Amino acid sequence: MEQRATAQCLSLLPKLSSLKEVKQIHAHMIKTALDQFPYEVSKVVEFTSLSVTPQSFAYARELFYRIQNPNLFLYNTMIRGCLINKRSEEATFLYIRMRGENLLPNNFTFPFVLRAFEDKLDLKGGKEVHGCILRTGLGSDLYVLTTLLNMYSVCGGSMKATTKVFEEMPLKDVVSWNCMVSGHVRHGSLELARTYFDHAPARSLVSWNSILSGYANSGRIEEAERLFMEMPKKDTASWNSLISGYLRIGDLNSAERLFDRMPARDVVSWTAMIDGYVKNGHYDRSLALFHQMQLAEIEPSEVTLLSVLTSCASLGALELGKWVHAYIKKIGFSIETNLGTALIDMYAKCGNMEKGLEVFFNLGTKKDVITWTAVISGLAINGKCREALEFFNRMVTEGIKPDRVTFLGVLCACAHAGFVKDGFHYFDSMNKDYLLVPRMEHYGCMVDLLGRAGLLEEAMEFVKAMPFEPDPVIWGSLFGACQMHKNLELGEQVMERLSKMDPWNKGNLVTLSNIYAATSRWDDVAKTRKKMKEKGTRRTPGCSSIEVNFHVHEFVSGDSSHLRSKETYEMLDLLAGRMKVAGCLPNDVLLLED
DNA sequence: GTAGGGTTAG
Repeated sequence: MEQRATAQCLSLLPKLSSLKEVKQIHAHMIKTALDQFPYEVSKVVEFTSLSVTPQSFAYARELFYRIQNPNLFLYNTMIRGCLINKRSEEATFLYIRMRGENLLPNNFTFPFVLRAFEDKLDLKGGKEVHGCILRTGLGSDLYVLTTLLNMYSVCGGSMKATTKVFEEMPLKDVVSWNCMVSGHVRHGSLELARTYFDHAPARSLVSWNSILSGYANSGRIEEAERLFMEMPKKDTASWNSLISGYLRIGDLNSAERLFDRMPARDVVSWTAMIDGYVKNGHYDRSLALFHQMQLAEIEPSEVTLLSVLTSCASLGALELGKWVHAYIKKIGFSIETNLGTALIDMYAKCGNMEKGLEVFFNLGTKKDVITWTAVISGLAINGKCREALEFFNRMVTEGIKPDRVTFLGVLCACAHAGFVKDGFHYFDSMNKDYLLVPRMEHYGCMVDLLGRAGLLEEAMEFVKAMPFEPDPVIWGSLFGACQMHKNLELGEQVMERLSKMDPWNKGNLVTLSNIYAATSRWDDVAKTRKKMKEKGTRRTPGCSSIEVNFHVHEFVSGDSSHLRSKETYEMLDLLAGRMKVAGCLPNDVLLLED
């Protein structure tokens, strides 16, 4: 009687699916000792682990780990629950545990565990599952094989294994064909993807979207447009793909037009636009759109917040950045590696390194190379170069391998602090200890390092000995050093190169004129100015911004457009006067130039 | 379909 009543209650659960109700029924089961019955327990686990709220998942886990010898069904539901709740680490752990307990996985287990290994980009794990599939004789299950295809196409370095599985499939459906299309798109072989797309006996919306995003993301916007027009059906993802295609090539107008015209916008559409503004340097517009998004009551995702934080970092919008930090806590996103790193970077670029370090230490073990690099670069740009190098050493001690960007931070720290010897030590260490071949940008740091230290001859020799043809940035570094150390002779040589390589750069003639001014060559200053006029070179006006009450105010030099510009200039005069009294003189070189 | 760290000068 009791048993039947409980079973009836349980059958209602998917419709109710409230954690409170599940708990009530479970309490009842405990009272009647029914939770000894694996079937009932498994139901509870199933319903709660299917639920996507973190609370009910936590409840399901608690139940699951109390069960002594979970059966196959329990493992399956729990693995699926882990996957839905984005705990692929735990899903694979459970799979390994169930294999250890000699439970044979079935066709229900494989797709989920394959997706878990796919999430972790764990090809080795995925291969083990493949072997197990063959041993269990499920090597012809269409659903299992399709997930296997996807795992290989995501985790594999090439499409070799994927193609092999595909070709050996006794039966192929739309999804398997699409795996081949999206796999080749992922590996950047658009032509192959197109071949599979064209040869597929049937195409789903997903296939259309895969190939569309392939064209959009590789800048082949005309082909993407054509596909978009040809599509028999479109969903929000199709619109989003084309929008991000426009954003990628910097065509903001077309992206905006599409964004305004699309029938339904979701979080991804908003996020793509916001991030598109960020990537194209329109930070102010990205924040304005974020504001609009909130007025439209669209909940931002973690990805949205990552973009917004990047925007805050670039603008130095500390207050808004702090607001985002508080907002993350409020809506209950846990601060893991990505958000943590973005927060650290934001605090560092806004000049509040203490806060950045606080976030860093709160991350515990959830730190990766990118997180460490954000801290190292952050310390370097905040003038804490010793600390930056100390963090680098700690990172290595903790077994995290630095990558090429980490070394940019390290070399930047050395350059800013004048640590010439350390700079060369780390530069050599790249190849010797980490098999990283220094790129142009690393050489750029070294030229900057030598140049700032006043070792201009050495810097020039270093440039000549480089394995690449120096780019304008390299010469620009050297040129800046010539200005800093008032070296006219080398400066003129560098200018000659720069005028050939980068004739339209507005800054170079300005720097040249500064060098002349610094060495009292007034005739040449005048000549350079004349040349600037002839070429139509105008200095890009210096621009700064300040954030008050979440509004970013931008100022251009000589600007009087702001409502409170008069007060601002009065305050500036006052501050300049005080600085003079305090013995701070403005940089004479810059004064002469304007 | 959107995604965190980056070399010069200004």
